[in-house]
Amino acid sequence: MEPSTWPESLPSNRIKAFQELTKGQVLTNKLREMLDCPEKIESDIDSVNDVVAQILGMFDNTLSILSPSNLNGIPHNSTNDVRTPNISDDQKSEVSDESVKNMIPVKPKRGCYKRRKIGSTRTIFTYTLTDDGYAWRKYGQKVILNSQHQRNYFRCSHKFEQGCQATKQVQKTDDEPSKYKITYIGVHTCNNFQKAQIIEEALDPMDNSFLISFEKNTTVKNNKMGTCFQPIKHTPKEVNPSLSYMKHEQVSFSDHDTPWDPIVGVSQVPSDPMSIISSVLNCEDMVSPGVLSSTCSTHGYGYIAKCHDLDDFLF
DNA sequence: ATGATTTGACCAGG
DNA sequence: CCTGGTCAAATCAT
Repeated sequence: MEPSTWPESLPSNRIKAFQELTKGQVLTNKLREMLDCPEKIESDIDSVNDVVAQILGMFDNTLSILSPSNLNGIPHNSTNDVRTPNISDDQKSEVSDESVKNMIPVKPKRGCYKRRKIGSTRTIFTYTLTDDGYAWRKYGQKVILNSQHQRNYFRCSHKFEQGCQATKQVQKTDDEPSKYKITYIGVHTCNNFQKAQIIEEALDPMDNSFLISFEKNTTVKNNKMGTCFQPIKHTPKEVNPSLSYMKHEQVSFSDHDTPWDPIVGVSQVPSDPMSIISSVLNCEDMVSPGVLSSTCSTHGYGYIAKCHDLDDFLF
């Protein structure tokens, strides 16, 4: 279906759009199969909702990729728009006038970027931090007004190489210091999607340990705690909050656009993290070597350590 | 040497 | 003007 090699002349955004649509086609077929079995829908409505969410996410991604602001072949990236080649709106006008003459690259002012419009967001409350299957990289942390704890900002590690827009925010809750609020913003357009999806699909889809709501700003409580992974340490003195499996407690969506993220489908996590990871690693045709090497080398699933208080490591 | 994290600076939006 | 989100140089870890 998908060409093994793309014509070099084909813009990268068209390739990405094609990949998204291909993904959507698979998902739609999956949905159709589900709809053929009404009894299964009743017993496993979460899976159906999840597939719908992923399809909507596909549309979201495709529209983003093909948006007018992204017709130059560069994946839509409101922040990258000014970072590569690092020219702000003001500077762009200058470039069109004077800088074009001498072609001297204009060094952008620090912190110069376009704030993204909040797209699809999803909030999870958890007592432990999880590996959601994606490689995250911390890019900032801030003290938040009226909050006792700092908020930590993570972006997808493939932001620049693949233009992935996904970010997440991790913050301890004030009411319960051991509880974390994790907000996922945007959807992954990187290849790591597949790895996360594998992780998701490796989990028991019949378990309803956490429910998904597509309504605006709804929070639903899960029925029971799933078995949890302990966080995986990155280094002896710190833990990467993006890595490690957890027991989910609550999940909520804000459906500005499309609520979707592979982790949504995770209902129960096996007690052995390496089993999932190894199963993921075995799917060579599903996960690109680059993604794997990035994920593994970056975070090193080397050993597991307990982490009940993130402040011990990070904040 | 390379990649990840920290942290102060900067900017957009309310 | 204030706050939150992001950038990027400096620093740290491997």
